[in-house]
Amino acid sequence: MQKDNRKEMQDQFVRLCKAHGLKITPQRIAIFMALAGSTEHPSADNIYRSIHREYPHISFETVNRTLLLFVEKGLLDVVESFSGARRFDPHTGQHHHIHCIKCGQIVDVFEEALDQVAIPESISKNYHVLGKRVVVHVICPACQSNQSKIKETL
Amino acid sequence: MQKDNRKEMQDQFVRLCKAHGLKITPQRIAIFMALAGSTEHPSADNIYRSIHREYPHISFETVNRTLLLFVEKGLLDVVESFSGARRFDPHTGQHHHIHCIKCGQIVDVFEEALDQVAIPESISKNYHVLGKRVVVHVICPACQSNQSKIKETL
DNA sequence: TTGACAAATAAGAATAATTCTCATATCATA
DNA sequence: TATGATATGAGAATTATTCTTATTTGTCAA
Repeated sequence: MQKDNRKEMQDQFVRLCKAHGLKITPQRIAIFMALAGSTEHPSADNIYRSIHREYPHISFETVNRTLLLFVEKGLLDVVESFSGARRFDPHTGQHHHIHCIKCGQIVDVFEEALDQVAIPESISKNYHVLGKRVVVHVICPACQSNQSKIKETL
Repeated sequence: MQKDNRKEMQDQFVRLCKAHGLKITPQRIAIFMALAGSTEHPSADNIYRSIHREYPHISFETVNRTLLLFVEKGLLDVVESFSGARRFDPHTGQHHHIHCIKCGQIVDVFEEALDQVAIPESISKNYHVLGKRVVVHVICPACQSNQSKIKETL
């Protein structure tokens, strides 16, 4: 996220809060802004640590509670994951994910072709569908080369 | 899973253990068989409880450790999830999932059309791809009607 | 069949992740 | 700017996962 956009994002946040009847507090602004430009799908703890530098008095509990509130209001999404702490995604629109099953890294994928995947009628007939996502399971290049290194040393 | 298949499944399990150099213990058989026919993607605790009736002396730690071992050996998969405890899937082949974002229920989807989703070259070029899955986010019928009930009482 | 050994188990404790409770502080608006 | 509803922070409680270690068990070779 470019610096030029940050004021715009914050204004957007203020509008969203008002629309949902949420009070605007410094903590909430900090939490939203910490996540706003990120693409690494951080955990509550990740976000707490990154904010803590500037707001040493903020509590983890506030960060976590606020993240869950934002999810409830649709400002953020929870990301599907295979282990570890719950992770958050500021990008609530249609997109897809690459998961490294070794290190847990999650990379966004914006591909028109994947957006076009049709949900079978057998599903849409029986469920209220909110969205869909293609999840690609990989071993990322870094983990791949780590594995090779391990093998070399055996 | 039909009763007729259970012996067959257990034989299959014995073969898999031998292939991976794993010892065959009553606990491991119980754990594998508890999961073998299931479609509800249970957590370690779910499995522990279901086994515990017949094996009151089995420890949670053994169940959990064994499940992770089976995942490592490819006998089981860990399922992507949005919250709560890690969940397991005995079906390691290509298939897809419906997630209810309210209650966490996960339903298997076997649809040829979804299997055909092509992984973009931009991904396969840069990553060692292990697999893919279409994840459909829904509110299941039960949660849908619960929500309606809640609204009625407001 | 048995003995040896490597592997697996179980109990308990440690660590990590999440949620709850409640007293205090703060935001929004009248 | 006073008020009331809401948000925060501290601490504790719960839930989930992993580690440690002594004991037990399965496997294989003799």
